[in-house]
Amino acid sequence: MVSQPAGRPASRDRLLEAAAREFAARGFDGATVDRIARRAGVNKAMLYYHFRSKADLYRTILRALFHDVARAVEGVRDAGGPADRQVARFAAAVAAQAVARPHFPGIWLRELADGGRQLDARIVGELRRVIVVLAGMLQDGRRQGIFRDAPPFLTHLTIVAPLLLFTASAPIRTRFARAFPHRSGHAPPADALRFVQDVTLAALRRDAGRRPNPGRRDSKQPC
Amino acid sequence: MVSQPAGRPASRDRLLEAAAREFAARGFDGATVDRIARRAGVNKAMLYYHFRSKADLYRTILRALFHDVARAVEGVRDAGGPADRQVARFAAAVAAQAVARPHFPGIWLRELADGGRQLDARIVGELRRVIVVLAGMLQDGRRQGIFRDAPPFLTHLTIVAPLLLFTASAPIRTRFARAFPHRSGHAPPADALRFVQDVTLAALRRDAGRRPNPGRRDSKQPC
DNA sequence: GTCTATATTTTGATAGAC
DNA sequence: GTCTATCAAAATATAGAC
Repeated sequence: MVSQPAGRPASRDRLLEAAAREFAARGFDGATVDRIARRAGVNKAMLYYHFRSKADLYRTILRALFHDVARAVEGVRDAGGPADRQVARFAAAVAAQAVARPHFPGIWLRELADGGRQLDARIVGELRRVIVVLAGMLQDGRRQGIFRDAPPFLTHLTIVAPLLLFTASAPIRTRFARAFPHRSGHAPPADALRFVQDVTLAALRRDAGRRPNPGRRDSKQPC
Repeated sequence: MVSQPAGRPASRDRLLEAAAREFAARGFDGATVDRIARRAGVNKAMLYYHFRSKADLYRTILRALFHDVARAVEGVRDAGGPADRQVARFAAAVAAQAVARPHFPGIWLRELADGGRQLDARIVGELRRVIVVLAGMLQDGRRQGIFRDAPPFLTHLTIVAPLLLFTASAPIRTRFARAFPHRSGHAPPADALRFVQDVTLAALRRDAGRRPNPGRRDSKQPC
């Protein structure tokens, strides 16, 4: 955590970078400390000098990842503006993180599949910040009379999930491009972001029609 | 693949079931043939009697998984009806698969994170069927004058991605329920499905407003 | 801070009896 | 079809010199 003399990348930073790649590509169980050390260009013993264990290294990466995401979306919120533009920029910020930190989608998808085995209170706290930011935007939209009432967590999923899966599926879409119908495999990331923004805002708009509600009890607002 | 005498679950089927659990929980690299055999209640050598390798076993599971999903959504399409109800049932069918086969979300999320390392042409063919079905529904909706033009693959992501992440995040939401704002951690699956249906149909509706398009070139229909 | 060398366990896979 | 026994490689982690 101590800052480094400029121009001299510490072995610790190289380990973090190499480990993020390895964890994203193979998962926590599948990653090996041998490969991480080799890719970082240092000896395996160095890994255990800087980090207590493989799990400690992994959690350090997770923490930094979600910390950055939380900071990015809080930056969007602080910039203010109409709620619909804030939500659009929220999606853009998440998409930008997926580009700036290519390991983000893979690591997060795997951690979800893992049932959050490596999550701790601190990491979940960062996640919470993201949901809280979006909840604030949704409330603004209601006050401004442009949004209908919508559950923050599910709305968050509607934005983040497609962006994560779009980014993560890039290698598959490239490799099997011919097998996909139409131009499915060739959509550029900017189109995906725009589509997610359009879908989200269309659904949030105050006048967005909702289906009739046949088999439902007195249900409160979900989520 | 040969049918079994009734009432006597073959060791092969028990291996497939145990392996699906193990692969979903730990990923391909993280899964061990020892644990799979132990959970199946058979010896490890039995695994190599029925399957050529760990990868062969895994691909057999992947194939069956996507085959069932493709059949389910094709069943929805064959039932016909107005396009909007077909799309709603498409989402319901995917959600039902995630419930009926609890290993589906975890395995698919991990395979995406893996860059599709274990996918082959046959498995991708099943995936293709799913997209083709949705593309047909979208075309129907245009013909019926109720849908705007929308890219099939991205629309598919808008439906499937939130459902997968909602299901996969269940253990995390339960374990850290207190850390989530509002009732985020407690939404029942039926609410999630309904929300996804509402969002999707609101976005597809012919009169769904699209944002003005400032910085875009002559762009064709994306994807 | 960085390395070599090594201890210890676990892994995927197979041979061969029944 | 099912098992025991086992191999060879790869895994996490540590000891100790520099």
